[in-house]
Amino acid sequence: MTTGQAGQATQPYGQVREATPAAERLSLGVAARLSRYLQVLTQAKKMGKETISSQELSDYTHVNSTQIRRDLSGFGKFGKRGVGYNVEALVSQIRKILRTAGQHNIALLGAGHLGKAIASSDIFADHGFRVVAIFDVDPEKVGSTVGNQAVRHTDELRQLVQDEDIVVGVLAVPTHAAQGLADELVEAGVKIIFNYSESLLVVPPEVTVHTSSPAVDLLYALYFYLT
Amino acid sequence: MTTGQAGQATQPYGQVREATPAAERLSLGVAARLSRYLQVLTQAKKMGKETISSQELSDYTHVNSTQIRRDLSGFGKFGKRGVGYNVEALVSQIRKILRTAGQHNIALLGAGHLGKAIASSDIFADHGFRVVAIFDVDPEKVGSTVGNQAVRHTDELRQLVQDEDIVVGVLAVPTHAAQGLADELVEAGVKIIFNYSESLLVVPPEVTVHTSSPAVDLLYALYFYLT
DNA sequence: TAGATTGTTAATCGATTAACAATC
DNA sequence: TAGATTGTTAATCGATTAACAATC
Repeated sequence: MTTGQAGQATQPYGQVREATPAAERLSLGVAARLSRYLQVLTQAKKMGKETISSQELSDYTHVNSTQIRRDLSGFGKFGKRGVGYNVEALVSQIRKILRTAGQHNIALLGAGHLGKAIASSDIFADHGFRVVAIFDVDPEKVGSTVGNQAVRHTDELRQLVQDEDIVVGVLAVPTHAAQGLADELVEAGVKIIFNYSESLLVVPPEVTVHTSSPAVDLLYALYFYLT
Repeated sequence: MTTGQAGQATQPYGQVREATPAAERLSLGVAARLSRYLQVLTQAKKMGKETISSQELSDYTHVNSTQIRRDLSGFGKFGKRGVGYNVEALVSQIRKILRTAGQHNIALLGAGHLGKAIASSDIFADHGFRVVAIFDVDPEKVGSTVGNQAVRHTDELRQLVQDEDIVVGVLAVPTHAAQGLADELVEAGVKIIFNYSESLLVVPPEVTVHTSSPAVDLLYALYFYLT
């Protein structure tokens, strides 16, 4: 038995374009790998693990263990030879490196099945993202409670983005509605859009879109199974 | 206005480990990029687009246009100089290259909000994946209808996997239940597990796990916004 | 013909990894 | 001390991209 957290290295697709490559900025690859270590470390911490070796991290991420040590040693000597890395300490180190140590507020658009699933999961909460507002256009849904939030009409979007300092908008809406709501998010001042629809969104260059594509990931996995 | 389908190149994390690197096998990077082109092309086709240039594909994928042409020209001369690529023809060419031209049956575990969202979306259907069975352990959910399928008890898993030739299992269940169900999927003979929980699954080496990690993707996107 | 876009080359740059001394 | 695992070097390999002739 090995861990099957399949996955060879390098950065995810459909993420982020490097706009101003500053000297101190992490390369796309390093930032992607660090994020991924964080995911495993967060879960390992939940499971009560105190220490983890680069080899264990490699088993879960399928990033070469040498590369993991190399990535980390660029920022300090976080490990203990013969022992490994302290899980909790490494989590906060990586959060610091990624400058995402704080809380970030997100707006959720769409109170359907997917929206409810996101609101009730702690998949975002675990990484410091808080859903501070849920929106829908359906009058039947507006006013109902999802998670422990009242669903609001999208008319209130702009106000909430300002008041709550929302930087991220999550689109959990049907494909045909996605572009219109993306436009509203952009107008409201949101800088990162997480797109769960299939729509190919068009946004201004200063806004980043990440499109979730489970089927594409599956196609990719399937290729390596079939060959 | 440019398309904000943010995203620099290379292969996704947490996907597939290269077990038997055969000569004819695509490299991880190429397979990942081809999958990604397919996503954009599929959507472009839906929108009625007949032709697409490498530059347009680049706008949506943020893969360099030279690299796109290079990736494609490795398999044939699919484009027309001065015109671009025929969308429909390119879709079938890439499907052929990825050997995922056929239909593939998947089993969905979990009939909660996420399960319902997946069952009712065509995000998988668009790429040739068909949800042929939905399972849950909750007696209240077993027997109810989701999408247009009856929800079955997981006791029937092994039988269905055999009868329906199911290769992929999608875990849309709470984190604490994920490992147990992953074990059942493995025993039933499923080869690819798509994990929507946060659990770090342990599976035999011949099974591939893809863990969905939207929060990690967000952290990564946020880094480039913050810096 | 003129403009656009492919297919391909050649050069560069960065990622990857084996190996091993340092040290817990 | 003995075993384990880090931190780091040095060499390799593959990805990336600018440039441009070919050609639709």
